[in-house]
Amino acid sequence: MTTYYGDHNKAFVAVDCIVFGFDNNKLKLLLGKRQMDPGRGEWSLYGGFVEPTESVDEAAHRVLFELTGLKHIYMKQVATFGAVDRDPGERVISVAYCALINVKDYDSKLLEEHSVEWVELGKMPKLYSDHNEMVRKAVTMLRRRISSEPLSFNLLPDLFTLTQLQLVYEAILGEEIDKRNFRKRIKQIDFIEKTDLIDKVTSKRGAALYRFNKRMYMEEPSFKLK
Amino acid sequence: MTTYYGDHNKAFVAVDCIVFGFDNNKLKLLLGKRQMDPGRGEWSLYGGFVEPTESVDEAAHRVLFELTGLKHIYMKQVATFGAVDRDPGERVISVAYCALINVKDYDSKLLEEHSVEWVELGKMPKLYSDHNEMVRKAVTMLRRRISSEPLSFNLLPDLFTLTQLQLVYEAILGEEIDKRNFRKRIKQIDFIEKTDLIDKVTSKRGAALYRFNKRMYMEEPSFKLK
DNA sequence: TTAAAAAGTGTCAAAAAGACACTTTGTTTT
DNA sequence: AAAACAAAGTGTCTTTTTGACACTTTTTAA
Repeated sequence: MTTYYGDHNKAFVAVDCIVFGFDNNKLKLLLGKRQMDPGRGEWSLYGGFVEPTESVDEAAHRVLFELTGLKHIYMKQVATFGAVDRDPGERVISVAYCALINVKDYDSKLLEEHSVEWVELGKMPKLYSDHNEMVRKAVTMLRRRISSEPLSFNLLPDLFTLTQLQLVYEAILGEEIDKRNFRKRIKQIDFIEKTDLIDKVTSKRGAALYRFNKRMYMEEPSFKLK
Repeated sequence: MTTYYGDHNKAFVAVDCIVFGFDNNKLKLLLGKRQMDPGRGEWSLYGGFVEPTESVDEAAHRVLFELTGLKHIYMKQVATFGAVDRDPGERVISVAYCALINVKDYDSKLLEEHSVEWVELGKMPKLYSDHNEMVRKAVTMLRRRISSEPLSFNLLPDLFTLTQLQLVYEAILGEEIDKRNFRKRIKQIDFIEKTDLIDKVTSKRGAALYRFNKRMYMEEPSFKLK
């Protein structure tokens, strides 16, 4: 047994996932009722503990996989929350992660299985412990990055219309964008490719479907919308 | 004894401080030789463990105070590092914090006392564990924020010349800035106030001293340089 | 007195952002 | 079959912002 740091105390380390989705033109997140004490029954983010065999990032991906069945999801550390009494039970330090998923990929059976549901960002209830603060920070981070990183595509299907893309931006930024100016800017971005396909679902007239060419982006990863 | 989370494992939680200073027109950081096993003698950031009575943020401030004797310092979480084997001794999860201090405030006796020294960012040695990565992330964060938050003033004395201010920006951004354009922008910012005082130390001719009016900034906290 | 060193100062051109409204196309309704 | 409807798609002009660019002033030290 190693005892390098034996004078000091250990803590539980957890991860909490702020899972964003875009549906019905609204930004939503996955929330559930907490299934364990303390705080059983309170609205809460979905989380889990970091186990000895995994890194903190891996724990976050594992927990997200448990919840969604999805791998290779965009996920980014938001911040670590470490108030002494943030957990009413024991000392738990929690690392919050923000994930962006395409709601259509999500198996709705899993919603019930984990008793979580999509809640509109604007209609969020009071959450367990400091989870509201976690969400607030995640949104701030999204807003800060959405115009300089290609995040928005994670919230959309592979093929999307420009109107959908614009609605994602409007939902995250919380403000309306001029359609012509928006499309003008998008056209300057090489790696947002127009396809020959037409979406006839969301509009009568039909709208051109676009695709994010990740390979092309990776070759020259610079993104400036605005 | 509470046992809410007894099935799970605890870890040591540490904080590591990336302390930036600006001196001799260079961005520097405080580095020392590690004084404990494992890794004794390796170059390292200054850190410490989170104790049961303090939040993680408080631990970071405490550790910074130990190191510098300074309170009320600008300090911001950078990220949490949690690879399984990042510490060769035991499982330690570390939260990295970035601090900006005015080198002149720093008591140089403390340098020896903690056997740390100011090292130019560009001349950083290989550091213990993942500390190089911590520094890299901190610099990225600084670069991202320096043009939209009033960070630069933390690295300068209360009274500073516009040339000093420009040099801070150049050091952080790693690029030269046109003097006339820079000064044109600064003049549009209300809360960077010109004083009647003249600095005769750094130039023969003398340069006007400016001051960051924090109160004025707080009333309307918006900052856009560029 | 002369040289040196840093402070201070303004204009013009190019690029980016922002305001703004009508036409097209296909579907649904009457 | 015609009319109403719903969403897609499209350009121009103005304002603002950015970026390039060089000389004069002031004081000290040689």
